[in-house]
Amino acid sequence: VPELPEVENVALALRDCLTGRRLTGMTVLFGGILEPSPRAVKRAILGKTLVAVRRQGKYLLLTFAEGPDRESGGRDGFARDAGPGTAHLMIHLRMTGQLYLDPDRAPDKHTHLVLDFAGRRVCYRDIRKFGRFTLLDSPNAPVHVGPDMLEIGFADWRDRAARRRAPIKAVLLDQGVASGVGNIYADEALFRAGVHPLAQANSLDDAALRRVFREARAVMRLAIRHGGTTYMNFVDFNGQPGNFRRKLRVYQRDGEPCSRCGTSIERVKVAGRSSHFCPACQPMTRSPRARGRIR
DNA sequence: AAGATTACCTGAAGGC
DNA sequence: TGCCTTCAGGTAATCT
Repeated sequence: VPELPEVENVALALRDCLTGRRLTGMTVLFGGILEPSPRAVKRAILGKTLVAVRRQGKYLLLTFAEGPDRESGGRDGFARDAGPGTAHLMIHLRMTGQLYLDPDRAPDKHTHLVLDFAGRRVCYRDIRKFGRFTLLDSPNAPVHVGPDMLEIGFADWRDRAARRRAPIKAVLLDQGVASGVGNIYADEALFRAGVHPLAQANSLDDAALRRVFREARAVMRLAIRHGGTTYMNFVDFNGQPGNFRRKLRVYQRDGEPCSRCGTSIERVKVAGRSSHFCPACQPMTRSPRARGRIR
């Protein structure tokens, strides 16, 4: 399941390998992923040069520009001034999307798109067809998508999150509050913060909120360094699985002993998602003794 | 009107 | 060449 760290690794590789290259070919095997239509996407980007790759939350934002290959707009990831013929493509991998370079094997029934960048071939494969490539008129994620979880500051995040009555897990998953956190890293962040997933956000004191914020960012930055988590079928830009799965402390570990205290990890449904937590390390309410220690 | 539920898809796993 | 149900969870649309 691609979340912020997995998408970040794809973005870094895309930027490294393909910026400055011209999109010379585009083969559509399943047009349902292309919005508003395969024809419109093709017309907008085919023959143009990839000049910028950005990421916001789980969204990839690609900018294409008219003309020959150029060095401009490259490594910093920001689009140069939009000229005539500039086009923006937003990619979301959703549940099972895979975007990878130079595949050895031939496209199979789940391969929906093949892009040729002046000799380099990129495939999009997506078993469940939830992913989307969407043409935009500006290099920005939709307005209802909040700031990236690694970009926002604590004060801003608290302003957006602290008044919510919903469970803190639901607030972490709400991409409008801050974007990038999915089910795996939400569970891992709450374990590391010692906060119960069902605790209402507006019931948490400042210290607990700060721990949730800090641990969410820390666990995702760590995952980026380990190439992301492959749980179902994520692959990086070179088609390789991520290494972070063995570092997961609670996700999909219900019934196993907690790595910190030995208590059996439990599983509950929160906001429609499976949520895994240690009932001892993540109490609903902090004990008076522990509260005293925090102060 | 924020929070909850369902639709979109396919494959894996488990019961019988 | 088994059939059926349930589950996985990101986002948009639809509910209450």
